[in-house]
Amino acid sequence: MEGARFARVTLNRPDLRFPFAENFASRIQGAHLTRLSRRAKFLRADLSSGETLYMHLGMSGRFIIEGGSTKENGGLANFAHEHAANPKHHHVVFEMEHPDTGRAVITYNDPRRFGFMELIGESEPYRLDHIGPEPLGNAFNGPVLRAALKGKKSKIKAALLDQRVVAGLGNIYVCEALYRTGISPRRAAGRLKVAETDGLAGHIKDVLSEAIEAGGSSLRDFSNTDGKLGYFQHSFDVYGREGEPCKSCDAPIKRIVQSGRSSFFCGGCQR
DNA sequence: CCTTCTACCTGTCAGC
DNA sequence: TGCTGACAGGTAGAAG
Repeated sequence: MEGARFARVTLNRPDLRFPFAENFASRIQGAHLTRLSRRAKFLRADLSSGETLYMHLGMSGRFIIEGGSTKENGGLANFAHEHAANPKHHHVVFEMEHPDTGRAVITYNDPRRFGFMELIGESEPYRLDHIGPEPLGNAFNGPVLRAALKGKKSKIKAALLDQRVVAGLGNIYVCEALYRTGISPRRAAGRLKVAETDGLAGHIKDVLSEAIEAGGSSLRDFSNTDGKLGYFQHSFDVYGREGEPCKSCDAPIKRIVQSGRSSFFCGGCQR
């Protein structure tokens, strides 16, 4: 999409998780996408109009890409989708025009509509302004995590889901990282030892890296842009494994509810 | 400010 | 077989 022009933007409904901004389509139409990047779980598209388009996939959002073929990408125009998207959930259509790769149609499909798109002006504040460091970057490590958790009375499970502590961690990967570090999700966040915050930071990086390498985690109807399913879900040690024996100590994996979310953990290994 | 709780939505699946 | 209800997730905003 970088370098391409939004030839046409079509909205098939007035809202996703939130209502679309006023004149959403016409404000994007005609602009060029100058840079596409990511922060936390948000996709960020800088537009030549000066505005920034933020896109979040929520739970079940996906982009379907048609066209945009080049010799370099082997003419990847249309994929054999492993998991076809139901057209009734095609909510936004971007018709793109690129000087090198030609026309492409990017369709946003989202059955549960937990995703959203927002248009933000150049110097307008945005909700990402105060979130924590990217977990895979150099700005995130044991000491940084320790400082962010200092004095926190909330449980470590809730703290790691708090995007101000570290960006982009969700329920699954928090469960897995805590298991690998041997820390109970019920521990007070501010009371972890230095070795524990160091270990936790490292395991967070490991879990995320491995999950990305595996193409992500697919639960039920989830898939990525080329319709392929990720397969990291087969590597979960604790998530979704209530009652199964811990692979390390054989104790049954437990499930409790914290902040309205399931926490899976081993009562034997995680203290 | 900090922390906790609930709403939002629909496909899937367990249980009747 | 067909139906009902619980459940899953990320984020915002209300409530405490």
